[in-house]
Amino acid sequence: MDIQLQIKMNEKLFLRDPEQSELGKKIIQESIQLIYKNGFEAFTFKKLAIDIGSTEAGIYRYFENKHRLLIYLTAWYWSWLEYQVIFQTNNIQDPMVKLKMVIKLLATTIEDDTNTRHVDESILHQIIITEGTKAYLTKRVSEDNKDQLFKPYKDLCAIIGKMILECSPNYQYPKSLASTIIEMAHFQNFFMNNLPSLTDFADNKDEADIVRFLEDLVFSSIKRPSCL
Amino acid sequence: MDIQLQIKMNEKLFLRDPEQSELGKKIIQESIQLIYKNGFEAFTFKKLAIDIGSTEAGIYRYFENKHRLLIYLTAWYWSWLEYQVIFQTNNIQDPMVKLKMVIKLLATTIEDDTNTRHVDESILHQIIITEGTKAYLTKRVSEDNKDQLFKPYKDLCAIIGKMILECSPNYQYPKSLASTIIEMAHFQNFFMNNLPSLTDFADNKDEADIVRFLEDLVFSSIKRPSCL
DNA sequence: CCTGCAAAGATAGTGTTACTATCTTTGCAG
DNA sequence: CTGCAAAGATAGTAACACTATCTTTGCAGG
Repeated sequence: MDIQLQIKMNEKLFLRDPEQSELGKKIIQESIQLIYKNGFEAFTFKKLAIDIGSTEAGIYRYFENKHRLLIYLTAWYWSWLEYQVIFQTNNIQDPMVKLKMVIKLLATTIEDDTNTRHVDESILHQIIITEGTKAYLTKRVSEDNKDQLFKPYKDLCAIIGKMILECSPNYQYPKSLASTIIEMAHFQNFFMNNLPSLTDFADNKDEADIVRFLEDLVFSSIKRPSCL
Repeated sequence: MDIQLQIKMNEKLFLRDPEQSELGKKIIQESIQLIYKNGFEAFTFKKLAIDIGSTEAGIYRYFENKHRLLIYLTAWYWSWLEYQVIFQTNNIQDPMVKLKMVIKLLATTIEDDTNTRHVDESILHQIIITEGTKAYLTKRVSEDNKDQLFKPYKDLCAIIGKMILECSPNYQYPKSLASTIIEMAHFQNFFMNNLPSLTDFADNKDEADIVRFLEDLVFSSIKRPSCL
Protein backbone atom coordinates (compact mmCIF):
# COMPACT_ATOMS: atom_id res chain seq x y z
CA MET A 1 0.00 0.00 0.00
CA ASP A 2 1.39 3.34 -1.02
CA ILE A 3 -0.68 6.18 0.26
CA GLN A 4 0.64 9.69 -0.10
CA LEU A 5 -0.57 11.96 2.63
CA GLN A 6 -1.34 15.46 1.49
CA ILE A 7 -2.13 18.23 3.87
CA LYS A 8 -4.45 20.93 2.65
CA MET A 9 -2.93 24.23 3.63
CA ASN A 10 -4.51 27.65 4.06
CA GLU A 11 -4.06 29.51 0.77
CA LYS A 12 -2.90 32.68 2.47
CA LEU A 13 0.25 30.88 3.51
CA PHE A 14 1.70 30.99 0.01
CA LEU A 15 1.47 32.78 -3.33
CA ARG A 16 1.57 29.56 -5.30
CA ASP A 17 0.92 26.17 -3.72
CA PRO A 18 4.28 24.40 -3.28
CA GLU A 19 2.64 20.98 -3.12
CA GLN A 20 1.45 21.37 -6.72
CA SER A 21 4.80 21.39 -8.49
CA GLU A 22 8.23 19.86 -8.45
CA LEU A 23 9.88 23.20 -7.81
CA GLY A 24 7.49 23.87 -4.94
CA LYS A 25 8.27 20.55 -3.31
CA LYS A 26 11.98 21.18 -3.72
CA ILE A 27 11.57 24.55 -2.00
CA ILE A 28 9.95 22.85 1.00
CA GLN A 29 12.39 19.98 1.08
CA GLU A 30 15.54 22.05 0.80
CA SER A 31 14.40 24.93 2.99
CA ILE A 32 13.96 22.42 5.81
CA GLN A 33 17.51 21.18 5.30
CA LEU A 34 18.95 24.66 5.07
CA ILE A 35 17.14 26.10 8.09
CA TYR A 36 18.12 23.04 10.08
CA LYS A 37 21.73 23.44 9.07
CA ASN A 38 22.28 27.19 9.46
CA GLY A 39 19.34 28.40 11.54
CA PHE A 40 16.53 30.65 10.41
CA GLU A 41 18.46 33.92 10.78
CA ALA A 42 21.19 32.84 8.36
CA PHE A 43 18.69 31.32 5.93
CA THR A 44 18.14 33.31 2.71
CA PHE A 45 16.19 32.74 -0.50
CA LYS A 46 19.42 33.27 -2.42
CA LYS A 47 21.14 30.33 -0.72
CA LEU A 48 18.00 28.23 -1.09
CA ALA A 49 17.84 29.06 -4.80
CA ILE A 50 21.41 27.91 -5.32
CA ASP A 51 20.76 24.69 -3.41
CA ILE A 52 17.76 23.76 -5.52
CA GLY A 53 19.32 24.99 -8.77
CA SER A 54 16.74 27.71 -9.29
CA THR A 55 16.66 31.46 -8.79
CA GLU A 56 15.60 33.85 -6.04
CA ALA A 57 12.79 35.17 -8.22
CA GLY A 58 11.54 31.63 -8.62
CA ILE A 59 11.13 31.19 -4.88
CA TYR A 60 9.45 34.56 -4.49
CA ARG A 61 6.73 33.26 -6.79
CA TYR A 62 5.84 30.73 -4.06
CA PHE A 63 6.43 32.67 -0.86
CA GLU A 64 6.24 36.37 -0.11
CA ASN A 65 9.29 36.18 2.13
CA LYS A 66 11.21 33.86 4.39
CA HIS A 67 9.03 34.58 7.39
CA ARG A 68 5.97 33.38 5.47
CA LEU A 69 7.84 30.25 4.54
CA LEU A 70 8.58 29.66 8.24
CA ILE A 71 4.90 30.11 9.07
CA TYR A 72 4.08 27.65 6.29
CA LEU A 73 6.51 25.06 7.67
CA THR A 74 5.17 25.41 11.21
CA ALA A 75 1.57 25.27 10.01
CA TRP A 76 2.41 22.16 8.02
CA TYR A 77 4.07 20.59 11.05
CA TRP A 78 1.15 21.25 13.39
CA SER A 79 -1.33 19.96 10.81
CA TRP A 80 0.69 16.82 10.38
CA LEU A 81 0.98 16.40 14.15
CA GLU A 82 -2.76 16.85 14.57
CA TYR A 83 -3.25 14.06 12.06
CA GLN A 84 -0.81 11.89 14.00
CA VAL A 85 -2.64 12.64 17.25
CA ILE A 86 -6.00 11.74 15.78
CA PHE A 87 -4.60 8.62 14.14
CA GLN A 88 -2.70 7.40 17.19
CA THR A 89 -5.48 8.06 19.69
CA ASN A 90 -8.17 6.55 17.51
CA ASN A 91 -10.08 3.81 19.30
CA ILE A 92 -8.53 4.71 22.62
CA GLN A 93 -11.30 5.40 25.10
CA ASP A 94 -9.41 6.36 28.25
CA PRO A 95 -8.66 10.10 28.02
CA MET A 96 -5.62 9.70 30.25
CA VAL A 97 -4.11 7.19 27.86
CA LYS A 98 -4.88 9.58 25.02
CA LEU A 99 -3.15 12.43 26.80
CA LYS A 100 -0.12 10.29 27.42
CA MET A 101 0.02 9.48 23.73
CA VAL A 102 -0.13 13.17 22.88
CA ILE A 103 2.71 13.97 25.26
CA LYS A 104 4.76 11.20 23.73
CA LEU A 105 4.11 12.49 20.22
CA LEU A 106 5.04 16.02 21.24
CA ALA A 107 8.16 15.24 23.20
CA THR A 108 9.70 12.30 21.39
CA THR A 109 11.84 12.27 18.30
CA ILE A 110 9.75 11.71 15.27
CA GLU A 111 10.71 9.26 12.58
CA ASP A 112 10.45 10.41 9.00
CA ASP A 113 6.96 9.74 7.74
CA THR A 114 7.40 8.09 4.35
CA ASN A 115 3.87 9.09 3.42
CA THR A 116 5.10 12.62 2.86
CA ARG A 117 8.00 12.30 0.48
CA HIS A 118 9.15 15.89 0.29
CA VAL A 119 9.14 16.50 4.04
CA ASP A 120 11.57 14.97 6.53
CA GLU A 121 9.55 15.15 9.73
CA SER A 122 12.41 14.37 12.08
CA ILE A 123 14.37 17.37 10.83
CA LEU A 124 11.26 19.52 10.67
CA HIS A 125 10.66 18.62 14.30
CA GLN A 126 14.11 19.94 15.19
CA ILE A 127 13.38 23.15 13.31
CA ILE A 128 10.10 23.64 15.13
CA ILE A 129 11.89 23.24 18.46
CA THR A 130 14.37 26.01 17.70
CA GLU A 131 12.50 28.27 15.28
CA GLY A 132 8.83 27.45 15.79
CA THR A 133 8.00 30.26 18.21
CA LYS A 134 9.55 32.84 15.89
CA ALA A 135 6.59 32.29 13.55
CA TYR A 136 4.29 34.13 15.93
CA LEU A 137 6.60 36.16 18.20
CA THR A 138 6.40 39.19 15.91
CA LYS A 139 4.73 42.56 15.63
CA ARG A 140 2.54 41.16 12.83
CA VAL A 141 1.08 38.35 14.90
CA SER A 142 -2.45 39.79 15.07
CA GLU A 143 -2.72 40.36 11.33
CA ASP A 144 -1.28 36.93 10.60
CA ASN A 145 -3.72 35.47 13.09
CA LYS A 146 -6.62 37.16 11.31
CA ASP A 147 -5.51 35.40 8.14
CA GLN A 148 -5.81 32.16 10.14
CA LEU A 149 -2.14 31.34 9.63
CA PHE A 150 -1.86 29.80 13.10
CA LYS A 151 -5.01 27.73 12.86
CA PRO A 152 -3.26 24.34 12.88
CA TYR A 153 -1.47 25.25 16.11
CA LYS A 154 -4.67 26.49 17.69
CA ASP A 155 -6.59 23.42 16.51
CA LEU A 156 -4.07 21.10 18.11
CA CYS A 157 -4.21 23.11 21.30
CA ALA A 158 -8.00 22.86 21.28
CA ILE A 159 -7.88 19.09 20.83
CA ILE A 160 -5.49 18.69 23.74
CA GLY A 161 -7.61 21.06 25.81
CA LYS A 162 -10.63 18.84 25.17
CA MET A 163 -8.75 15.74 26.25
CA ILE A 164 -7.79 17.52 29.46
CA LEU A 165 -11.43 18.32 30.13
CA GLU A 166 -12.39 14.72 29.42
CA CYS A 167 -9.95 13.68 32.12
CA SER A 168 -11.05 16.32 34.53
CA PRO A 169 -14.24 18.21 33.62
CA ASN A 170 -13.76 20.77 36.39
CA TYR A 171 -10.20 21.74 35.60
CA GLN A 172 -10.10 25.49 35.07
CA TYR A 173 -7.21 25.96 32.66
CA PRO A 174 -7.45 23.35 29.90
CA LYS A 175 -6.25 25.59 27.07
CA SER A 176 -3.41 27.16 28.99
CA LEU A 177 -2.29 23.75 30.19
CA ALA A 178 -2.46 22.51 26.59
CA SER A 179 -0.30 25.34 25.26
CA THR A 180 2.05 24.79 28.19
CA ILE A 181 2.50 21.13 27.26
CA ILE A 182 3.11 21.95 23.62
CA GLU A 183 5.67 24.67 24.29
CA MET A 184 7.41 22.87 27.12
CA ALA A 185 7.77 19.67 25.13
CA HIS A 186 9.97 21.74 22.83
CA PHE A 187 11.63 24.10 25.28
CA GLN A 188 12.70 21.38 27.66
CA ASN A 189 14.18 19.54 24.70
CA PHE A 190 16.07 22.63 23.57
CA PHE A 191 17.26 23.32 27.11
CA MET A 192 18.31 19.72 27.65
CA ASN A 193 20.54 19.84 24.61
CA ASN A 194 21.78 23.42 24.76
CA LEU A 195 21.32 24.95 28.22
CA PRO A 196 21.16 21.83 30.33
CA SER A 197 21.26 23.55 33.73
CA LEU A 198 17.74 24.79 33.05
CA THR A 199 16.47 21.21 33.21
CA ASP A 200 16.75 18.06 35.30
CA PHE A 201 17.67 15.98 32.27
CA ALA A 202 21.27 17.02 31.79
CA ASP A 203 22.80 13.68 32.71
CA ASN A 204 20.93 11.30 30.47
CA LYS A 205 19.68 13.70 27.81
CA ASP A 206 16.83 11.31 27.38
CA GLU A 207 13.57 12.46 25.86
CA ALA A 208 11.76 9.88 27.95
CA ASP A 209 12.57 12.03 30.99
CA ILE A 210 10.83 14.99 29.38
CA VAL A 211 7.80 12.79 28.81
CA ARG A 212 7.81 11.80 32.50
CA PHE A 213 8.13 15.42 33.60
CA LEU A 214 5.24 16.52 31.40
CA GLU A 215 3.06 13.60 32.48
CA ASP A 216 3.75 14.45 36.10
CA LEU A 217 2.97 18.11 35.46
CA VAL A 218 -0.29 17.42 33.64
CA PHE A 219 -1.70 14.68 35.78
CA SER A 220 -0.87 16.37 39.07
CA SER A 221 -2.66 19.47 37.84
CA ILE A 222 -5.80 17.86 36.57
CA LYS A 223 -6.12 15.21 39.25
CA ARG A 224 -5.79 17.54 42.13
CA PRO A 225 -9.51 18.11 42.82
CA SER A 226 -10.16 14.40 43.28
CA CYS A 227 -7.21 14.30 45.57
CA LEU A 228 -8.32 16.92 48.02
CA MET B 1 17.14 58.61 49.90
CA ASP B 2 18.35 58.40 46.31
CA ILE B 3 20.07 55.15 45.63
CA GLN B 4 20.99 54.30 42.08
CA LEU B 5 20.98 50.62 41.46
CA GLN B 6 23.73 49.44 39.18
CA ILE B 7 23.90 45.94 37.85
CA LYS B 8 27.32 44.54 37.16
CA MET B 9 27.19 42.88 33.79
CA ASN B 10 29.41 40.21 32.25
CA GLU B 11 32.06 42.00 30.20
CA LYS B 12 31.63 39.69 27.24
CA LEU B 13 28.19 41.15 26.68
CA PHE B 14 29.57 44.39 25.29
CA LEU B 15 32.65 45.95 23.70
CA ARG B 16 32.44 49.07 25.86
CA ASP B 17 30.35 49.22 29.02
CA PRO B 18 27.19 51.20 28.24
CA GLU B 19 26.62 52.00 31.92
CA GLN B 20 29.85 54.04 31.98
CA SER B 21 28.89 56.84 29.61
CA GLU B 22 26.03 59.04 28.59
CA LEU B 23 26.04 57.67 25.05
CA GLY B 24 26.01 54.13 26.42
CA LYS B 25 23.01 54.83 28.62
CA LYS B 26 21.20 56.47 25.73
CA ILE B 27 21.84 53.36 23.61
CA ILE B 28 20.18 51.20 26.27
CA GLN B 29 17.33 53.58 26.89
CA GLU B 30 16.43 54.19 23.26
CA SER B 31 17.02 50.64 22.06
CA ILE B 32 14.38 49.52 24.56
CA GLN B 33 11.93 52.05 23.17
CA LEU B 34 12.70 51.18 19.57
CA ILE B 35 12.53 47.40 19.97
CA TYR B 36 9.29 47.79 21.88
CA LYS B 37 7.84 49.96 19.13
CA ASN B 38 8.91 48.09 15.99
CA GLY B 39 9.95 44.64 17.19
CA PHE B 40 13.44 43.18 17.17
CA GLU B 41 13.42 42.16 13.49
CA ALA B 42 12.79 45.72 12.28
CA PHE B 43 15.25 47.19 14.77
CA THR B 44 18.53 48.43 13.28
CA PHE B 45 21.56 50.29 14.60
CA LYS B 46 20.99 52.90 11.91
CA LYS B 47 17.52 53.77 13.21
CA LEU B 48 18.80 53.72 16.79
CA ALA B 49 21.67 56.05 15.84
CA ILE B 50 19.25 58.55 14.35
CA ASP B 51 17.01 58.39 17.43
CA ILE B 52 19.86 59.12 19.82
CA GLY B 53 21.51 61.66 17.52
CA SER B 54 24.66 59.61 17.06
CA THR B 55 26.03 57.38 14.32
CA GLU B 56 25.97 53.68 13.51
CA ALA B 57 29.71 53.46 14.08
CA GLY B 58 29.21 54.95 17.52
CA ILE B 59 26.87 52.13 18.54
CA TYR B 60 29.16 49.47 17.10
CA ARG B 61 31.79 50.66 19.57
CA TYR B 62 29.48 49.42 22.36
CA PHE B 63 27.90 46.32 20.88
CA GLU B 64 29.16 43.88 18.27
CA ASN B 65 25.71 43.62 16.70
CA LYS B 66 22.04 43.87 17.49
CA HIS B 67 21.81 40.28 18.69
CA ARG B 68 24.45 40.98 21.34
CA LEU B 69 22.47 44.01 22.41
CA LEU B 70 19.39 41.83 22.79
CA ILE B 71 21.34 39.36 24.91
CA TYR B 72 22.58 42.29 26.99
CA LEU B 73 19.03 43.55 27.56
CA THR B 74 17.76 40.11 28.51
CA ALA B 75 20.72 39.51 30.82
CA TRP B 76 20.12 42.88 32.42
CA TYR B 77 16.44 42.08 32.87
CA TRP B 78 17.07 38.71 34.51
CA SER B 79 19.71 40.19 36.80
CA TRP B 80 17.35 42.93 37.82
CA LEU B 81 14.55 40.40 38.39
CA GLU B 82 16.82 38.22 40.48
CA TYR B 83 17.53 41.26 42.64
CA GLN B 84 13.80 41.90 42.93
CA VAL B 85 13.18 38.28 43.88
CA ILE B 86 15.84 38.35 46.58
CA PHE B 87 14.67 41.71 47.86
CA GLN B 88 10.97 40.82 47.90
CA THR B 89 11.39 37.38 49.46
CA ASN B 90 13.82 38.59 52.09
CA ASN B 91 12.64 37.72 55.60
CA ILE B 92 9.95 35.43 54.28
CA GLN B 93 10.39 32.00 55.81
CA ASP B 94 7.61 29.99 54.23
CA PRO B 95 8.92 28.70 50.88
CA MET B 96 5.42 28.53 49.49
CA VAL B 97 4.89 32.21 50.15
CA LYS B 98 8.26 32.88 48.53
CA LEU B 99 7.28 30.92 45.44
CA LYS B 100 4.03 32.80 45.18
CA MET B 101 5.95 36.05 45.32
CA VAL B 102 8.21 34.85 42.51
CA ILE B 103 5.25 33.89 40.35
CA LYS B 104 3.73 37.30 40.96
CA LEU B 105 6.96 39.06 40.02
CA LEU B 106 7.27 36.99 36.84
CA ALA B 107 3.71 37.24 35.65
CA THR B 108 2.61 40.71 36.71
CA THR B 109 3.23 44.02 35.01
CA ILE B 110 6.26 45.66 36.43
CA GLU B 111 6.31 49.31 37.37
CA ASP B 112 9.27 51.35 36.26
CA ASP B 113 11.99 51.11 38.89
CA THR B 114 13.17 54.65 39.46
CA ASN B 115 16.42 53.34 40.88
CA THR B 116 17.56 52.59 37.33
CA ARG B 117 17.12 55.84 35.47
CA HIS B 118 18.09 54.73 31.98
CA VAL B 119 15.94 51.58 31.94
CA ASP B 120 12.17 51.51 31.82
CA GLU B 121 11.44 48.11 33.33
CA SER B 122 7.79 47.97 32.34
CA ILE B 123 8.68 48.33 28.68
CA LEU B 124 11.68 46.05 29.03
CA HIS B 125 9.34 43.45 30.51
CA GLN B 126 7.18 43.66 27.38
CA ILE B 127 10.25 43.22 25.22
CA ILE B 128 11.36 40.16 27.14
CA ILE B 129 7.92 38.62 26.67
CA THR B 130 8.06 38.95 22.89
CA GLU B 131 11.79 38.87 22.12
CA GLY B 132 13.42 37.25 25.15
CA THR B 133 13.62 33.71 23.82
CA LYS B 134 15.27 34.92 20.61
CA ALA B 135 18.38 35.65 22.67
CA TYR B 136 19.09 31.94 23.01
CA LEU B 137 17.08 30.26 20.25
CA THR B 138 20.00 30.46 17.82
CA LYS B 139 22.71 28.31 16.30
CA ARG B 140 25.26 30.14 18.46
CA VAL B 141 23.64 29.28 21.76
CA SER B 142 26.38 26.92 22.95
CA GLU B 143 29.20 29.36 22.26
CA ASP B 144 27.25 32.20 23.87
CA ASN B 145 26.55 29.95 26.81
CA LYS B 146 30.26 29.21 27.20
CA ASP B 147 30.82 32.96 27.47
CA GLN B 148 28.30 32.87 30.32
CA LEU B 149 25.96 35.25 28.54
CA PHE B 150 22.90 33.48 29.92
CA LYS B 151 24.13 33.30 33.50
CA PRO B 152 21.51 35.68 34.94
CA TYR B 153 18.70 33.58 33.46
CA LYS B 154 20.26 30.38 34.75
CA ASP B 155 20.87 31.91 38.18
CA LEU B 156 17.24 32.92 38.50
CA CYS B 157 16.16 29.48 37.41
CA ALA B 158 18.44 27.94 40.03
CA ILE B 159 17.00 30.16 42.77
CA ILE B 160 13.45 29.19 41.86
CA GLY B 161 14.49 25.55 41.65
CA LYS B 162 15.83 25.79 45.19
CA MET B 163 12.60 27.28 46.46
CA ILE B 164 10.71 24.42 44.86
CA LEU B 165 12.93 21.92 46.65
CA GLU B 166 12.40 23.78 49.93
CA CYS B 167 8.68 23.29 49.46
CA SER B 168 8.99 19.72 48.42
CA PRO B 169 12.41 18.09 48.93
CA ASN B 170 11.44 14.98 47.00
CA TYR B 171 10.15 16.67 43.88
CA GLN B 172 12.05 15.31 40.92
CA TYR B 173 12.00 18.17 38.43
CA PRO B 174 12.77 21.42 40.27
CA LYS B 175 14.82 23.00 37.49
CA SER B 176 12.50 22.03 34.68
CA LEU B 177 9.53 23.26 36.68
CA ALA B 178 11.40 26.51 37.34
CA SER B 179 12.14 27.11 33.66
CA THR B 180 8.53 26.18 32.88
CA ILE B 181 7.23 28.84 35.28
CA ILE B 182 9.56 31.47 33.86
CA GLU B 183 8.72 30.79 30.23
CA MET B 184 5.02 30.26 30.78
CA ALA B 185 4.66 33.48 32.76
CA HIS B 186 5.66 35.18 29.53
CA PHE B 187 4.09 32.91 26.94
CA GLN B 188 0.69 32.89 28.59
CA ASN B 189 0.86 36.67 28.71
CA PHE B 190 1.75 36.86 25.02
CA PHE B 191 -0.98 34.37 24.11
CA MET B 192 -3.56 36.16 26.24
CA ASN B 193 -2.95 39.39 24.37
CA ASN B 194 -2.26 38.07 20.87
CA LEU B 195 -3.53 34.51 20.40
CA PRO B 196 -6.16 34.35 23.11
CA SER B 197 -7.64 30.99 22.12
CA LEU B 198 -4.44 29.37 23.36
CA THR B 199 -5.32 30.41 26.90
CA ASP B 200 -8.23 30.47 29.33
CA PHE B 201 -7.78 34.19 29.99
CA ALA B 202 -9.27 35.63 26.82
CA ASP B 203 -12.30 37.20 28.49
CA ASN B 204 -10.73 39.23 31.26
CA LYS B 205 -7.18 39.55 29.93
CA ASP B 206 -6.14 39.77 33.54
CA GLU B 207 -2.62 38.95 34.59
CA ALA B 208 -3.95 37.80 37.95
CA ASP B 209 -5.47 34.82 36.13
CA ILE B 210 -2.05 33.86 34.82
CA VAL B 211 -0.74 34.02 38.38
CA ARG B 212 -3.54 31.70 39.53
CA PHE B 213 -2.88 29.27 36.70
CA LEU B 214 0.84 29.13 37.47
CA GLU B 215 0.24 28.75 41.20
CA ASP B 216 -2.16 25.91 40.53
CA LEU B 217 0.36 24.29 38.17
CA VAL B 218 3.27 24.58 40.57
CA PHE B 219 1.58 23.66 43.81
CA SER B 220 -0.31 20.72 42.35
CA SER B 221 2.95 19.36 41.01
CA ILE B 222 5.04 19.72 44.09
CA LYS B 223 2.37 18.80 46.61
CA ARG B 224 1.35 15.65 44.91
CA PRO B 225 3.51 13.19 46.86
CA SER B 226 2.04 14.27 50.19
CA CYS B 227 -1.36 13.88 48.63
CA LEU B 228 -1.07 10.28 47.60
C1' DC C 1 0.51 21.01 -36.20
C1' DC C 2 -0.14 25.48 -34.40
C1' DT C 3 -1.57 28.61 -30.74
C1' DG C 4 -1.77 30.19 -26.34
C1' DC C 5 -0.74 30.28 -21.83
C1' DA C 6 1.31 29.37 -17.44
C1' DA C 7 5.49 28.03 -15.06
C1' DA C 8 10.06 28.62 -14.72
C1' DG C 9 14.59 30.51 -15.99
C1' DA C 10 17.71 34.43 -16.78
C1' DT C 11 19.18 38.79 -15.81
C1' DA C 12 19.23 43.29 -13.93
C1' DG C 13 18.43 46.70 -10.76
C1' DT C 14 17.21 49.16 -6.16
C1' DG C 15 17.16 50.40 -1.51
C1' DT C 16 18.48 48.67 2.95
C1' DT C 17 21.15 46.21 6.25
C1' DA C 18 25.24 44.97 8.58
C1' DC C 19 29.05 45.94 9.06
C1' DT C 20 34.45 48.07 8.64
C1' DA C 21 37.73 51.74 8.04
C1' DT C 22 39.61 56.05 8.55
C1' DC C 23 40.02 60.63 9.63
C1' DT C 24 38.65 64.63 12.57
C1' DT C 25 36.95 66.87 16.62
C1' DT C 26 36.05 67.30 21.48
C1' DG C 27 36.99 67.26 26.20
C1' DC C 28 39.51 66.55 29.99
C1' DA C 29 43.59 64.81 33.02
C1' DG C 30 48.19 65.27 34.05
C1' DC D 1 49.79 72.63 26.68
C1' DT D 2 49.95 67.98 25.62
C1' DG D 3 48.20 63.57 25.03
C1' DC D 4 44.77 60.42 24.81
C1' DA D 5 40.31 58.35 24.70
C1' DA D 6 35.57 58.95 23.33
C1' DA D 7 32.72 60.37 20.01
C1' DG D 8 31.50 62.42 15.51
C1' DA D 9 31.73 62.46 10.45
C1' DT D 10 32.09 60.26 6.32
C1' DA D 11 32.79 56.65 3.07
C1' DG D 12 32.70 52.25 1.39
C1' DT D 13 31.46 47.12 0.75
C1' DA D 14 29.18 42.78 0.55
C1' DA D 15 25.08 40.68 1.39
C1' DC D 16 20.14 40.80 1.75
C1' DA D 17 15.38 41.54 0.47
C1' DC D 18 13.09 42.33 -2.70
C1' DT D 19 10.86 43.97 -7.83
C1' DA D 20 10.77 44.05 -12.76
C1' DT D 21 11.13 42.36 -17.19
C1' DC D 22 12.17 39.53 -20.80
C1' DT D 23 12.89 34.75 -22.62
C1' DT D 24 12.31 29.89 -22.77
C1' DT D 25 9.90 25.62 -21.96
C1' DG D 26 6.26 22.49 -21.96
C1' DC D 27 1.92 20.95 -22.83
C1' DA D 28 -3.36 21.39 -23.57
C1' DG D 29 -6.98 22.45 -26.69
C1' DG D 30 -8.47 23.57 -31.18
